[in-house]
Amino acid sequence: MNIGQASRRSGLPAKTIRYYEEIGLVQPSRLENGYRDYSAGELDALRFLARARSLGFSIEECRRLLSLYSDKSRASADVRRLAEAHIVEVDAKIAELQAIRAALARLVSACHGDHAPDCPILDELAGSAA
Amino acid sequence: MNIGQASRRSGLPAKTIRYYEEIGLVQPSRLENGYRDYSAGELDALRFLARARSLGFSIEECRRLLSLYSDKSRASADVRRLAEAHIVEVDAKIAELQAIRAALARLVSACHGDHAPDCPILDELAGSAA
DNA sequence: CCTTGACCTTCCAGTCGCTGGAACCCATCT
DNA sequence: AGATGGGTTCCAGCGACTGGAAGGTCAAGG
Repeated sequence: MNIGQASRRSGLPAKTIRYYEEIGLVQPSRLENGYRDYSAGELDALRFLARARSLGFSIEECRRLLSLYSDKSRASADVRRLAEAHIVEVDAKIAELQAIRAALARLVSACHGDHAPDCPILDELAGSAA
Repeated sequence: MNIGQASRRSGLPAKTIRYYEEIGLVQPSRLENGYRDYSAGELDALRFLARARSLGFSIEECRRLLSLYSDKSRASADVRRLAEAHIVEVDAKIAELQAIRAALARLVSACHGDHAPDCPILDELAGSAA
C-alpha cells in the first residue's frame, strides 16, 4: 500500500509517516518506481504510533513501546512501568496547568475590564506578588 | 546594570534575556565597552516577562501585554480579553491531559504487570478500541 | 500523443522558545 | 603576568513535525 493509503488508514499525515521512516520507526520497502510500500504489519505499527502519540508518549517512548510490542519475550511489567511513568508526567503537567489557571482566574476576577486604563492584571504581572 | 545582575534580579537566564533583545522585546542601551546596560524600567519589563511566561502566555501574547503595559491609554478590557482567551486555552489543555490520563490509567489497571509476555496495554495500543 | 491532475519523490527551511558551545574580549585580583 | 569570572558574537540543535519547491509517475480524457 502506498503512503497515501497508509496515511488515510492510520490517520497520520503523509509527512509524518515519512518523518517516522527517517528516524527509523517504520521503514517500508520500496516499489520499482521508488514509492514506499507499506505492509499490513507496518500499517499496524503506524496505527500503534498514532495512538501512543495521541496519549502523549514521546517519540523515544514510542520507540520503546514499539520494540516491546514486537518482542515476544517481553514482560508486561516493562510496559506497565513505562505507562505508569508517563502518568506521573501527565499528572505533573495537569497540576502545573491548574496552578496557572487559578492564577489567571484570580487576575481576571480582580480586573474591572472597562475602558479605564488602570488594570490590576498588568499591575500584578509587573511587580507585586506573583 | 549588566546582564548578569538583570538575570539574577529577574530570574531569567542571561541567554534568554539576550534572546528577548534579539526578538525586540527588551532592548537595552550599551556601555562603551559593548556591555548591555539595563535600566530599572527594563528590569521591570524582564520581570513582567518572567511572570507572564510562567503563566503560559506565548511570546507574542507577552509582546501584546508589554505594549498594553506601556500604553497609558489602554483599556483594561483589552488586557482582560487576552487573559480570558488564555484561560480558555489552558482549560482545553487541562481537559486534554485529563482525558489522556484517564485512558492511561485504564490501560494500566487492565495490565497484570507480571513476567508473562501478554500485555493488554500493547494490545489496546495496537488495535482494538482507543 | 498530449495534457491535466492527483499522486509520489527528495531536499531545504521554518516553527517555538530557548539552550549549549566555541571563540573571543574585558575587568579584577593576586 | 596569569587566573578567574564576567561579558560579547555567532552558529547549531532540541522535539516533532510542517510547508514548500522542484521534479518523477500514473491513469484518464480529448
